[in-house]
Amino acid sequence: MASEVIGEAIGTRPVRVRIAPSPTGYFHVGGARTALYNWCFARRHNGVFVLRIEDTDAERNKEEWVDGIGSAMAWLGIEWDEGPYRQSRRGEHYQVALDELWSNGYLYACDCTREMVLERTKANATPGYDSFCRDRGLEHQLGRALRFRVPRDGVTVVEDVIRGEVRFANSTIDDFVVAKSNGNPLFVLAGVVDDREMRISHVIRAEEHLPTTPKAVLLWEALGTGELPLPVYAHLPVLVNEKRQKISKRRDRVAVEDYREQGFLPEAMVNYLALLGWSPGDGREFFSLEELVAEFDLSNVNHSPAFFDEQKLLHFNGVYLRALTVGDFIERCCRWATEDAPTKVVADFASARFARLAPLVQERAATLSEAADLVEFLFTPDFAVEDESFVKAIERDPDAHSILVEVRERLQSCAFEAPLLKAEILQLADDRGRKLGKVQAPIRTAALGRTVGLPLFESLEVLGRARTLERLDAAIERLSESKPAVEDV
RNA sequence: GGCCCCAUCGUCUAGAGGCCUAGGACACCACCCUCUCAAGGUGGAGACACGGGUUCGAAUCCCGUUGGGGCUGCCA
Repeated sequence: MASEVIGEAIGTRPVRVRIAPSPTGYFHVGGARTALYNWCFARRHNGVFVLRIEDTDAERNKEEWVDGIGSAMAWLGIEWDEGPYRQSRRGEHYQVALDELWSNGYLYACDCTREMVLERTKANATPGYDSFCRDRGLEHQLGRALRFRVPRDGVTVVEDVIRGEVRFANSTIDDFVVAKSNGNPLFVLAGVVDDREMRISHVIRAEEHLPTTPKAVLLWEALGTGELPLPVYAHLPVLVNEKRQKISKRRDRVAVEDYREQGFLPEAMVNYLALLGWSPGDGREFFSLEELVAEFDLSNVNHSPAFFDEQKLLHFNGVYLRALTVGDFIERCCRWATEDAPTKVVADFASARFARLAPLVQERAATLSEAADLVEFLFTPDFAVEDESFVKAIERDPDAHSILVEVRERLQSCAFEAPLLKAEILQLADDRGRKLGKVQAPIRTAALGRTVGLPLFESLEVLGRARTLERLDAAIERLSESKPAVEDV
């Protein structure tokens, strides 16, 4: 049944979809997913994807947020075909609609303040506007809001391809405001006017909009003479946090920009987002944008809220990172460092030294910023061994001192190439009847600063003899300072 | 409170009445590989919220309960 509705609409008019974000904060992942689904749907059906900025509330909007939406979408690779339209610049369109509705008797003026309404309805069982001004016959003038005269009886039906037929008794819908007392339209009105003028065929948006949809339907019908069919609605499940509440810009860290700065790949983000609320039906999980377009279908969209799982995103990002050629990986690192990273990155990704280690880094980093962390030992001007690592791998190891002293000795003369360094240290380990892994812990910590990281010998090779010896010396000295009593006997 | 939506492993999901002793992925645990860490390999633990129907047969359909969520603004 659901697919018939889609088919019908597609058959009778061109597919035109839109996203209508309001610039009240960073573009968040929920908005990105909505944009992605709309974009896929438009592409799939040779339709048009419209971007419309819902900035009717001047007090809450900021220009930088508008730019943020555009750059986030560009980064993700989902570009709009039309727009961006700005509602703040379309005032006359709303005015025309308002006049028409007024003269046809669909509206009435209201001079109640919020406080007055609250006062009156306090005792009532049902909060919401009490239609106080509905029959007062107030003139339409500045300082008075305009409310829609919702029919007392009957049912307003929302046809939703994902949810089916959702019915709202008109008696449960209060006389909502369509224009503020300062004359500005409210989003329901503006949205309906725009959807009509822009010939939107499908409204694909988050489920939180479902309760206001009957108001839009009522307005649509009041404005139309029947020639313009309602768009097909599709309300997507909301994205929730670990407490299963709708993710919010205030509570949760969800800005697309954040993920970009952290070194996530847009293709990984897009892929992960696609799977939050949609699945192809078989087991496949990896999709390029092109494959998504070919496969995405509203009938496969889920009904229940989805948790944005950063762990899984991290996994996806690692997979995409490892799938890159080493050359591409290096290039992405460079681009991230210059364009996306929030602060100056200490790693010189363009250097030959990084190129030498890049394959090893690529295998281990789940994000580009992790890649930077992995080679920090090589590029940081102020190298220091992590305290915790120092205690664990050096202070607590009774053999650490002699290992460091001996390795210092050996590395003074041997050629500084990974295989030879390995042979040298393997020899050292054998002499002591220790496993290689066991002796490398203090060495790694002294030279690279941490107990875990990139493979040791390649790292030392790139670090170079001078700096390696310097760091070994520093560790030996630090050890004697911290535990002066424990000398080798 | 009212209206509306939702309900399969911890998480994302497959499942459109028999193919389900419920499949996959992330995370988790064990082992293997191994110079640490990753990656990779093998194995493991882990779910149909509950109660009634309908049916020869229900995770799948219906009703109710419970639970969660959204909306309830002269925000979007």
